[in-house]
Amino acid sequence: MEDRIRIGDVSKRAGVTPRTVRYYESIGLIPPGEREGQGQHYYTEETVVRLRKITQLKKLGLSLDEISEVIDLYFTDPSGVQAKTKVLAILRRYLKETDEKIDAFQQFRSELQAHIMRFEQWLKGKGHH
Amino acid sequence: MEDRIRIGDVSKRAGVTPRTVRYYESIGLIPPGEREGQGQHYYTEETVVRLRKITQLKKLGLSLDEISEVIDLYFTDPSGVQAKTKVLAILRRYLKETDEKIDAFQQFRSELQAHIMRFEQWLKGKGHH
DNA sequence: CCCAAACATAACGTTAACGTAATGTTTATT
DNA sequence: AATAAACATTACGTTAACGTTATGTTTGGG
Repeated sequence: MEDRIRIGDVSKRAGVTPRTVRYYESIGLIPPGEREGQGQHYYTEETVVRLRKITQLKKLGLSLDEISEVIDLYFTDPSGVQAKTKVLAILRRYLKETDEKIDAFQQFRSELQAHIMRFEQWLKGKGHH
Repeated sequence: MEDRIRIGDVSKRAGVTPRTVRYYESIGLIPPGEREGQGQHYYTEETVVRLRKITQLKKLGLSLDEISEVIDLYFTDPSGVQAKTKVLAILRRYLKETDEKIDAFQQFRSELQAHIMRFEQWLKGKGHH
């Protein structure tokens, strides 16, 4: 494990573009890649995992802002009672929102189902003469 | 029921801005409000319902493009076997995507739960001396 | 040491979904 | 008829999350 992954590989392995990596780094969503003076940036295995986690959360519809609120949970523990209590509040809020979203989606799902069945019924009627 | 609702009321009752109504009308997401020559636009009861439905679908993360693919289902039936079969395909695709999203959200939910419990546990340990 | 491939930086471009003036016209009320 | 409130139209502005040149620098293999 060389653990000195360059941006080309890190982005390829995470399924994003180099531009995305730089962008995330610029907004502090991923830790800055180390470098020697003026040279290139070197990332680690953890960066890859972190990037994958980010894309996964994005698929849930979380914005990068929202992601930056929780992403650290997956990699580091906030220290101190203070921080943990604060994070806990955020988590509970997300849990609530997530539950609501799941409900909404299930509602939507059953509407879809109803429409689909209606159409199938209609087409079946047309089918056999 | 006057059924000649002006943009101010229609937007207020649907919980959106007049700008949004005009925008949706401009992209054909809602039917154009009738008008006498050069006058104002008059909308109907159905416009209100339609707008509410749109905002509801938006909360599910559907884009306006995606919404325009399915919105008509709620108000008119596509006529002809041809059209119905096509719409049915779209619906099935959405059903699949919706199921995947629900799964992803439930996954996310359980991750949240796990984190929350871990934090609560930690804080409880700190609690009683 | 040389050179192509990969990288760095800066800056302008892009899409979605409206927001926000600015200005002129309708409509309803007095 | 006057006037204020609501409406219409045009056009420029905004945010998020990058894409896309353009140009110059680093790096690794021969």
